[in-house]
Amino acid sequence: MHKTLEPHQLPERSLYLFKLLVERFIQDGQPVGSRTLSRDSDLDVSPATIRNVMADLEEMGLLHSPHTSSGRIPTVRGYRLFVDTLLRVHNLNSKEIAHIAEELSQAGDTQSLLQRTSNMLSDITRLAGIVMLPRQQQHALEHVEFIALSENRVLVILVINDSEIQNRIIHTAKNYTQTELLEASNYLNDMFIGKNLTAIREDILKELKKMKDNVNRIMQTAIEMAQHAFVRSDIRDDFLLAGQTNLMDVAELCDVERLKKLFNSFNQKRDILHLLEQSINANGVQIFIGEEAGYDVLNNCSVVTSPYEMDGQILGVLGVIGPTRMHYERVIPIVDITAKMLGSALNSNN
Amino acid sequence: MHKTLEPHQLPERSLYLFKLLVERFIQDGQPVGSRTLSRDSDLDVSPATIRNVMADLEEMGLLHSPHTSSGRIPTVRGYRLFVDTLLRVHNLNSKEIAHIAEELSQAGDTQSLLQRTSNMLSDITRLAGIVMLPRQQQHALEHVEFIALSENRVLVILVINDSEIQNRIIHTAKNYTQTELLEASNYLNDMFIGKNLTAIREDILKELKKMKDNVNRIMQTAIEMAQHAFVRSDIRDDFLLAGQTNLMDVAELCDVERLKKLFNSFNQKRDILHLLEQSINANGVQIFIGEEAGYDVLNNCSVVTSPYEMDGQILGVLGVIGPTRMHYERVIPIVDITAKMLGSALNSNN
DNA sequence: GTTTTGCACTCGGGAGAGGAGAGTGCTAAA
DNA sequence: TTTAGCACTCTCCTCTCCCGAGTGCAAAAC
Repeated sequence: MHKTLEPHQLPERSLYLFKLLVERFIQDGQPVGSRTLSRDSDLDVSPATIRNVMADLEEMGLLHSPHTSSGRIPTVRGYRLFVDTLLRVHNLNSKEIAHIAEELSQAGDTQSLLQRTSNMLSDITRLAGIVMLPRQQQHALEHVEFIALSENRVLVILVINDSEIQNRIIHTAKNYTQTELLEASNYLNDMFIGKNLTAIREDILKELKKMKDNVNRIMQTAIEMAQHAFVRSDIRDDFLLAGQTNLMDVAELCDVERLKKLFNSFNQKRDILHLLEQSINANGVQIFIGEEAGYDVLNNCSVVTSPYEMDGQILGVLGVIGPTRMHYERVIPIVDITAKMLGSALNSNN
Repeated sequence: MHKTLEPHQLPERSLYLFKLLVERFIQDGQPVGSRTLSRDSDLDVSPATIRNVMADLEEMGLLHSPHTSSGRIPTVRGYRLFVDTLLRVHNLNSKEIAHIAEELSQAGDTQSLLQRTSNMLSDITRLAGIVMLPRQQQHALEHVEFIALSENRVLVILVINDSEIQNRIIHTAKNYTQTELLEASNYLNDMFIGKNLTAIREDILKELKKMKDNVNRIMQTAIEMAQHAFVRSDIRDDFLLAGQTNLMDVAELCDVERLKKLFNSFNQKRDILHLLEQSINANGVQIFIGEEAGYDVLNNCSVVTSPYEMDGQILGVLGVIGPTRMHYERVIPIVDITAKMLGSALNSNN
């Protein structure tokens, strides 16, 4: 009989060797054997001893050998232990921080700032960078403007939340004059600034019922406009991805079938969005390792994410996608800092 | 001594066999041997005869064998001959046309129409679809609107060419009230509708010089606005690409290194844009085969393009990227029709 | 009890041999 | 001009063999 050891009960030496092994494997991607590890460690122990330790670690599900006679590689559970308790995160040096700041300061509008962030993440990590676009739970109307185009079409410009602008073209039943539209927009601007778009629409429709046909021209216009313009804007569930091609260098993923599946799921966006959303309420950096994420396409991949916020309110999530065998100690602080700096860039941009 | 034959001097039988060979190769991607060809052809000739013909064709640079004892495959020059003079293009059947029409009719705004077009192209060809965004040589002002945001920032909305909307935020020297801005926009709308943006800016600045400090408040505001708002808008040199992952199935390209280069050049956009621009003034469908295009990354790739136009004016280029070994007889009419239908969709959208 | 040594065993990967198959070019005959 | 015959070439697949790296286990050493 034998008792099952839990990781935290492991003797220090085993943990040390485990850490060494993971680091070594992350370094060069080859299964690590007892001989190698014995040379690498400061411990003065023979390969055989290390083999015993490794056998224990394997039994606990932290290691695994691809085949009988090869070294060990970390399992997902192993990576988890490594990341959670053994990893010592480097702080970025000032040059790197300056570089990130530099990149983010070149911002134009919000959209291009986010794009830039994504590019930057992929550049400095040599992995794929991802930035989820802010999901606006509430669209507080700041300003609305209508412009008559030709043939019953009206251009609606919505300024919401002080910085975001949305254009949409709506097709109306009758052909409004610019003056009518101006009156309507004045009315709406006067009455509803600061309110939520969908709330406004409901209010207006309620009003309509109450007043029946007893409405003046301005109201009539306003009502039709609101009906069309303030529909629940398709929540722009989207993200910006950069550096996908970096993943093509990664040995673990470099067969075409796998890559294709991965890229397809990037295009479909659904799964990735789900994943990102899981970490929107996380406190700081979160790491999904391989199958943990629950999406087959992400086997052998890790995703390091962090929410970013503005004015203390979480706007979205950004991060990096790479192989499980990635340099966490570098990637984690990069994602962390980037999220923070993006937040302040958004603040100053606003 | 031997005389060099030019393709058009080739005996009919040789051309027939050549065509057959290319079709066969496009079909299944294997080098085609004399035996196969002899079976395929209605001609009652032996493989040996065909070998002689093939030898001629090879000498002319139309064919090439990967190694001594394999069948022949077409060279770039061979494809060129095939495409230019031998290919008989299928007409699309009504069902396919209906499908394309259906796709394009689901349009929202222009941007999403173009995106949809790109997706559709990639879907029905199983290759990569590409749509170059309209390059607006002239921006005729249709309407301008200013909205005061906080802290010296003004949101400018430009409607140009009747359908395109541009937003930009400008930072102004002083803090304008909404009334001032309204006056200025009224003034600009009254005076300059239909004129080119840069022309307007120049006019305004000329005016400024003439009048010196003898200007009223409205003009002053208008001048500052115009100065900032009508700067030459960054020509959006860009394209929409879809279905890149389709290329990962293509045997010819399916080593990771090649694919990576290709995808990178998609991201860089420069080369691809150059290529597309070459065909912006072409009359109808144009085909670039392999090295012809002059870009290494496009070796083994063909690009089939067609300009699309609105109101008789060429707006951009769309097309398909795939392996040289593609079903031209299908792809060409698809690209052709799509360009035309996109044109009319843009018309009706406007 | 822990560590080491020694040893048999396993597995992947590379090198080499061999053979099948497809296709060629050339020559000579039809 | 076309065909048949034939020797030749080259790829690709399979089979085998062997090396090296690494393992697990048992017995010896510390």
